[in-house]
Amino acid sequence: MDELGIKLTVNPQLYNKNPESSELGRSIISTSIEMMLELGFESFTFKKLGAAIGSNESSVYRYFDNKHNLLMYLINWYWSWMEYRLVFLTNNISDPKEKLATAITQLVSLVKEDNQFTFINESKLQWLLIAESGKVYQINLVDEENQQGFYRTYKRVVQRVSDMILEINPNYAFPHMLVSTIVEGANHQRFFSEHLPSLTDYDEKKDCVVSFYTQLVLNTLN
Amino acid sequence: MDELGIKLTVNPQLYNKNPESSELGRSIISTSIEMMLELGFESFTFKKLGAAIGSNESSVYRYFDNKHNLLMYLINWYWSWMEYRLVFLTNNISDPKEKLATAITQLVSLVKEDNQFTFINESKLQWLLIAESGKVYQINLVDEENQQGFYRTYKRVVQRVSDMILEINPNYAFPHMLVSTIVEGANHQRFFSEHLPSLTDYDEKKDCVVSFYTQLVLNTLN
DNA sequence: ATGGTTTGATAGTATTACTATTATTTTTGC
DNA sequence: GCAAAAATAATAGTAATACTATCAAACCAT
Repeated sequence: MDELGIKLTVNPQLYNKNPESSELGRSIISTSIEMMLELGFESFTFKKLGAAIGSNESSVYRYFDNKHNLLMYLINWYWSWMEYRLVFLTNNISDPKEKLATAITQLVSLVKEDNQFTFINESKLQWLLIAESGKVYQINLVDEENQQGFYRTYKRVVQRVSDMILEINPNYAFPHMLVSTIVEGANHQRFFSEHLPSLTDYDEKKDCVVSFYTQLVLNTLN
Repeated sequence: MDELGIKLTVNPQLYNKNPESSELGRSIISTSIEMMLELGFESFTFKKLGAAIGSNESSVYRYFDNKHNLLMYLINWYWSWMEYRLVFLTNNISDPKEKLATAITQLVSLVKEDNQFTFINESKLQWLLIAESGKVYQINLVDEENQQGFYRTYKRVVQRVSDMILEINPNYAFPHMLVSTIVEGANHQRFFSEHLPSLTDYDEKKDCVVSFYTQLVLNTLN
């Protein structure tokens, strides 16, 4: 979104020093995405990251208190980015059904293109979300982190799509359930397809995730 | 299920010594469920568990190689138990739609009663599943553990319900996606309802999870 | 009682997730 | 171009964790 001069903001409580403000910070971000993907969150450490970017453990700590906050930063960035896209792409659609369908497509599609304009590779970041997003809320500190607003962007995205559902059917009682079900569901399907294929029917050659979840929502609302 | 003299079996590769075979083993199981729930998986350690059961870290290690395998054992036990219930409760239902509805109800309902006949509290175990199940597959060893058959019971449950869907609509292309979506979805809703309520519409007073997911499936199949 | 098995207690190791301190480099203001 | 300030690098150290290994004690079965 840099091409529009728009900066995505992430909750500043998540970092000590804004990683976007320096070359080192940006390499922390982009390299950590790759390393977390490659090693998995558990085996990823600040020491390894420091070595990988030709820097130092202690320097990474100056940006983030711990690797959990770094992951949380990345996931928050993703949802900010997604929110921006959602708003931008549905803004001028007047037909409520078309608007909703567009939003769902955005939510559950694979991000294909690399955005040339940011130092973050959104496609890789989406795969990180698919593989590790559970770790941002399946923790015993959820309630504290929720109070600090760490889930606000995700909630806002769910709220926006729920509002689109209510535009179509104002009496529908479970819009948030429906939206969170398809968002989490789509990520699970992509994970299963790679690692536990018998839990899905999804075949990479023919990406049925979008049509499956779009149909699920439309059938449910009718 | 002990009242029928049936023993649920869990993949023996998950333990070194069968915890069902001794008093110590059984207290490892029942106390670990409570402690993992209370502390969260990350803060739970074998040292704490040993102390809590009046035993010792090293004794726990004689049953399980590590806490991950212990969690995996518990989750496997849950799915074995669920599979048994599914088969038992749908066995004599001839109407395919009623059979499917019964299965879905079992899958997504809250386990209320404590089964007096086992040393495992199924209701607490379900809450453990709700809070921590992501940690059994969102790991970098998924593929190896999958090869070892650690996800087999879960997959079998999904397969059974998928088969019921195909009985109703043999041409339906995405039964596994549908089933895994509602199973994971239901767990998420219960988690969100406790910790991130704006991601759901579910209110504990009136448990709409069962009807929501039943409707979702039935609407999708028609 | 004896031998075998299970459990308990203790000690030790490598790794992780930090904190603290100091040295070095880079940036910036003038 | 230079001094002050800021950022980064290097090193050391701590507490906790996730184990492994060893040996002693208890218990059980014939």
